[in-house]
Amino acid sequence: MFSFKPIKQVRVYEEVLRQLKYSILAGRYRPGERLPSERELSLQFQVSRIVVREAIRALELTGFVTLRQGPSGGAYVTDLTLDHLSNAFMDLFQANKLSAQELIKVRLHVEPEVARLAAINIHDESSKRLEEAFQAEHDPTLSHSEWVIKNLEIHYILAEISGNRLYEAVVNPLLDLTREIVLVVKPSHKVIHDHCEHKAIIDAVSSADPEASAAAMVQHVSNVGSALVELEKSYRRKKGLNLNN
Amino acid sequence: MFSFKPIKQVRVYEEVLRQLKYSILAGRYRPGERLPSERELSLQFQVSRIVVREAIRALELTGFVTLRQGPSGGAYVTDLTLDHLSNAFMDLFQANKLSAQELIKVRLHVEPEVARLAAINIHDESSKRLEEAFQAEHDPTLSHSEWVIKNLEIHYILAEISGNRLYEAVVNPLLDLTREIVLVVKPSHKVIHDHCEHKAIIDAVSSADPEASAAAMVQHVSNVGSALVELEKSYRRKKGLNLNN
DNA sequence: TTAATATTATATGTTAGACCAATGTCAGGT
DNA sequence: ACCTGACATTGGTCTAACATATAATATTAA
Repeated sequence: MFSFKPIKQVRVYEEVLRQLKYSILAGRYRPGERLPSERELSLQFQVSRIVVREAIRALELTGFVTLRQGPSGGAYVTDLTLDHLSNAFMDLFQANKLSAQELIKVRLHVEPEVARLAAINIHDESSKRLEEAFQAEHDPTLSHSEWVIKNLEIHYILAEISGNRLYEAVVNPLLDLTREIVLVVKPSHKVIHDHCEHKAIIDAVSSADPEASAAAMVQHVSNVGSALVELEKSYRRKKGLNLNN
Repeated sequence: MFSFKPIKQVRVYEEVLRQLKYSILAGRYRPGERLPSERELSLQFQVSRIVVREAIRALELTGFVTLRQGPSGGAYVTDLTLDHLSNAFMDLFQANKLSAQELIKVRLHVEPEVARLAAINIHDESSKRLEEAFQAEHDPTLSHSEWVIKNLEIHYILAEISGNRLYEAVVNPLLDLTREIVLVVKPSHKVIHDHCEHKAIIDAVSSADPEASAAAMVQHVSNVGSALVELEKSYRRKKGLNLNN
């Protein structure tokens, strides 16, 4: 069975990108260090600065480096995370390719498992972090947006405690998306949830009870969920976007 | 409580990017259509072509457009998906920030739910697609890499049938990552799994039995998983990467 | 001497204009 | 009717300069 392979037109910047990315992954440049300057690299690669810039820009967009200007500026290697990934989910949501309904269905299945894992891995320090985050929710001087962010904090922490970095990478964008939806619509506080539910989750996790943790999370997310689905309608109306067809 | 907001230095290309992205999301340019040429845009925005290029490059990297050369070339708007998202997960894996162990744990929790949903949503056409994909696995003329791809096909289809696009967006990268790991190490066929397990899943889903579907998937993924974890060791050895510190 | 201030050097950010490479179109020759 | 090749248009790359941000250094004034 013969078949011709498609001839892949490789752009120069892609080859530069490949080599730079490999250098970083191979540990030649470690987090905190910086790549050579654009001019330096264009000399080494024997290509124009434009091409180097496009490659570095791509590294920035994929979260490999952050850029700073000035002397001792340049492309600093970051500790790779999946933070920038949330934007992609948000794009999908804005394009109406993702509904709050779907978001909640996934959270409702994944987050109880995360809570379960957190209850298994819990130790004093994590427990303290949860407690502090919970206290911070009650600060009366918080603006609405600060309040929303503080209220999600516990979920982020639980994902971290779960000990599975992939769960963390998956859950964080879901939480980010939730936050964005809530922030745009600005409902009054009580619409979302009351603090008892968070308290129930924290207590269950801190007492290392996986099943109770999962159950408390199910309870919480389903309550939040029905509110969120309502919020989505306002959101869609506000944006006036409907690109589903 | 007053606090100063950090001053955000906005690069020109970011503003161009913002406007272009908004135009696409607002439906001014629809999938299949193309943006004005770089030269045209640089006139409209009153910025240099380089800046426009960087913005368009960013759109390409985030999956909003694909680029073609020549007359009637340009930046064509695509139907937004999260395909390009897999690269991000692969980067994390290569940076040793993600283990096969963690991958399998997540798949083991998520995919049974996907199978359950698929069993609920199943209809004749989907059932036929699954059956065809299953038959295609047995083509004896397949190369190893083709075989691997065909063997994952069923999982992709199930995610699609689940009817939750977010599950699809989350599961696809996990499957892509699985494929990459398998392809790099090139184990002999039987190491991965035998076809009976796929058959069991398809039968359960096609007979619209959610619980049986989930159970069959648990069985399957846990078997695949133990093999995959072994493969990872070879992978790490081969790449000689260990950037965990 | 010391602390504020100005200068300088070096990095990215942006511009302009040119040429290269790919490719659809179309006129002209067979 | 069908090649063939010139042409136009698009992204891809190059060069060389200037703009802007900023850390480090030098200068100046108290």
